[in-house]
Amino acid sequence: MSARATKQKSVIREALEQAHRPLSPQEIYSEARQQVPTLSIATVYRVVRTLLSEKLIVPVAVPGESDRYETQLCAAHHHHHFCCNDCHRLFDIPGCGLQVAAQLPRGFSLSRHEVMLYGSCRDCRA
Amino acid sequence: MSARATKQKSVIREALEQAHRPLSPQEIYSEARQQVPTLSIATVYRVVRTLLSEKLIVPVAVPGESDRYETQLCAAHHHHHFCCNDCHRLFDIPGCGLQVAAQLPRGFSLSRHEVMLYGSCRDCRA
DNA sequence: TAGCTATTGCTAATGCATTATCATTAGCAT
DNA sequence: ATGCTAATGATAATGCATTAGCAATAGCTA
Repeated sequence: MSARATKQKSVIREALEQAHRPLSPQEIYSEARQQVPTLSIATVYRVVRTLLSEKLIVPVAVPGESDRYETQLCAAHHHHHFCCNDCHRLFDIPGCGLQVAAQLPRGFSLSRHEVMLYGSCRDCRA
Repeated sequence: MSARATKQKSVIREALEQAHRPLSPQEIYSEARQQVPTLSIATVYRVVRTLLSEKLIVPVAVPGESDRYETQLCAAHHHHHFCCNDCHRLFDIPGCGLQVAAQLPRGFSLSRHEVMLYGSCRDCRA
């Protein structure tokens, strides 16, 4: 009944906390496996599901790709993301340059918004 | 070699042109089948692929859902989209309220951006 | 109108991310 | 240290959108 503390869980959480950007299951897998080489991708999905239900992480949806995940701490501040066209990594962009309210059609109500910037990250532009 | 004019193609094109919003393959299917009841979903995918390669339509990616398609004419004017939380239909939002340039990290270059608004459309709010 | 073949409808096959299964491993309470 | 059982690793199974294969249909040219 009680949850057990395992190396796998802690390594996955650390990967998410230290990335400072949203990670895909595969990215978490690659990162965490450096600490626990026997780690299975299934465990990544399991732990991610648990962390989601505990609201410790938040999903970041990307069109055409797997969801990414970032810590609740990160998500607490409204911000948006940059997706590199080459390496497909996501990066946090602080703040929000969106003038909302704008041209919403009559009768529509707004609950939230997402902004995705696309381009080349520093590493890929080099 | 030469392309043939068929009822299926014209009905699919009409659906896309008259929708005034991006349609998913399923939406195209439902709409076009009202004119050609024997229409197959496979034909929808085939015609969409052709229209894409002819640059007559443009894909609109939505996180976690099938791509939508809108006419090149629509896409010619920079705009964004509203996705209804309930019926999941996409709507065009004219213009762009984004102050770009903002806080792009040093060394990153921007090629484009997407804004997705979420909420309830007029029909679903009623 | 006849014939060639592009196109269609039907449906099985693919691709791929995520999930379930199950035998084995390893926390942790006693 | 022991025993119970949560958690893991490996991999098969799922779900689902999209694509391929193929026989039948129907544009279009002559």
